[in-house]
Amino acid sequence: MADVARRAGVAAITVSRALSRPSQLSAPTLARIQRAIAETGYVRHALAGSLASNATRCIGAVVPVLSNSIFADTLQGLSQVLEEQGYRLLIASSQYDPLREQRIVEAFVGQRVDGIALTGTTHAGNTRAMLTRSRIPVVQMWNLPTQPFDCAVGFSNFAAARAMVRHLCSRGYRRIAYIGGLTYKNDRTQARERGYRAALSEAGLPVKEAHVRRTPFEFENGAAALSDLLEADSSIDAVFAASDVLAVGALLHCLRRGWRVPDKVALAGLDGSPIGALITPELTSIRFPRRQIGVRAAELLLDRIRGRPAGVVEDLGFELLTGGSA
Amino acid sequence: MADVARRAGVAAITVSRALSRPSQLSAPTLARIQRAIAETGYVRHALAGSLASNATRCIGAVVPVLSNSIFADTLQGLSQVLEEQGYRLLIASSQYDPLREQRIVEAFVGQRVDGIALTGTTHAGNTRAMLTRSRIPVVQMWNLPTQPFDCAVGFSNFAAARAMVRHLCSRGYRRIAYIGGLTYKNDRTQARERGYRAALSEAGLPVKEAHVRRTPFEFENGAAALSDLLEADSSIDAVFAASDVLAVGALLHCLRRGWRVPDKVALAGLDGSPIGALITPELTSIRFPRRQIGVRAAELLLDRIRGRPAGVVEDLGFELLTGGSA
DNA sequence: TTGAAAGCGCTAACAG
DNA sequence: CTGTTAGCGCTTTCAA
Repeated sequence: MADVARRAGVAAITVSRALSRPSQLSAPTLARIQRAIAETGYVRHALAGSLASNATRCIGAVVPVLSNSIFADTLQGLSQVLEEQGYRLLIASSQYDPLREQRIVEAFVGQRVDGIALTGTTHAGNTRAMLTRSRIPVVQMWNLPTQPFDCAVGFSNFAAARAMVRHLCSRGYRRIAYIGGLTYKNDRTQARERGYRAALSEAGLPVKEAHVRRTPFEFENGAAALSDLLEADSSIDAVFAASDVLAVGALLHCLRRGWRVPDKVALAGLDGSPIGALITPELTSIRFPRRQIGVRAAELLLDRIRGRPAGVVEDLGFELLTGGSA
Repeated sequence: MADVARRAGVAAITVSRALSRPSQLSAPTLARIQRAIAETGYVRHALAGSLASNATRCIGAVVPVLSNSIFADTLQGLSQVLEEQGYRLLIASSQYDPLREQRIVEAFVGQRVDGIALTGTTHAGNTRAMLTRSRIPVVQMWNLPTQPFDCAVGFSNFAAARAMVRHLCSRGYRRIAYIGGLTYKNDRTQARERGYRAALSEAGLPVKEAHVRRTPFEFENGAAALSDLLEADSSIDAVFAASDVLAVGALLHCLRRGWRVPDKVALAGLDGSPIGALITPELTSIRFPRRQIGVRAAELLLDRIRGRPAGVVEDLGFELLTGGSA
């Protein structure tokens, strides 16, 4: 920066201003500085700037995985709003491991990001304390916490799963099995499983543990779980998969076996993935505003950074997609 | 840090050492400092540390998009190796836009990351100059550059596409159409399209421009493009899609219409996506070591950071997956 | 094994 | 509109 300043015949602080508030400078000064920057290929040292100004203009986001594209839309929404406001998004994945998440959060705090977006509401023991102490604004996404760290935006995974199982009941299905994710520290899949159980109970149907399968979110696991379920109990007339990845895997398995869906077994998912709409029969599923969750999360964080109080919890709702699969 | 030092009755520099090289300290001193850290909830200011030490232990990675899971495995490989070596991965997406990529690279340079991983070999005009001047090690992934910035790891997208089209020819298909991505500044899809054209020419078959479709990588676009192609020319007997996303979309379209694959039309993709193996008929595709690209990219960067010279270009190859779709 | 002094490259605050 | 001064919080270097 000193080098650029010398070339342009100004003080370093003027170069700093040319970069951060160019409108404050006279046109000729600005032009001289910009030429000097171009000539030298100078790139501002963002770390030193952040240290001096005590603001990084970075937001950190943690998602469980990158391989499941359902989080990509949320990140895209986050990214776009933040970018428009001059913020950068740092993305990291926790692999569904709260301790990894905590280490990521610690790194974000160490980097002094201006805000943090987390997925879900279950976190390791020290994460909350660390975040509270850091006074960094936090938004929790994708599920509605009863005790938010700060603010939150998402939808009720419980209500969504319950609505889907109620829908299956209303269609006359009575022996409804369940394929979900591993519940270990995953509040979204936990809530969905609770929704399944609640809907069955409300309909006066028994919840059989043999009708419940838990497996990581991969297409092939959905196929295997369905195969398992039907082998164990061929009277099952419908399967609710708590994620479209599992539901699509199950549906493809049926097609491969030549089983007619929903005649052999009805299938329903939850996520509203694009591929569900292309399969024949179309997958009955639940759509929620994946991208909008990111957009609102960004806006809530920016509000907090600009001084609004904490405590907002936004429910963006969901919508049933009726396909031919159920 | 001064606060922690005071509590532990040591100088700040000793706290710094407790964090970076604990083995250098006596056990009691270290214990006192660690207690003080726990009591205060101190989190080291990484920015200030990086400014002083002139090393961030961060690596930046740019992928085109997060929504296509094919890049997730590469990022996973990168992340794992880097994490083991005490480095953090910063992820950003360019949306297939070289100018966005350049802004991201500039931000990475500004953050003084210790290394940068880029996807592909086509970049905006100033990107190369900026990277060269910054002297930051760079690895290009997923395609093999003729003039690498620094080092590279991937496979020949040209050879892979050519191998697939040759395979289709060897199966007796003669009117082979093509569905690929938008070639605008995407070297992978460009190379794949060139591979398609080369294989046809080598087989003595004409390349008809009406048999070439380009569209963004979304399932539904694969479906629409196939529909278009067959409507325009029902004599097409095979379609090579340069990406499994497009191929799966096309295949699902056929199934929806009740068209038998490969009787009505043979289909082949490229990427080796897991879902291709679950669809009936299984998708003929090409697999390459997506995760290993990330692993090697990380290793090459670490080598460079530790002083090895530039210039390595690694070809990790690919493998044909023969499915029932062709 | 521990500490004192200096400074990384930038920006806030104040001044002119 | 532009400049001077004084740090931001840490680590390097040198010393004890």
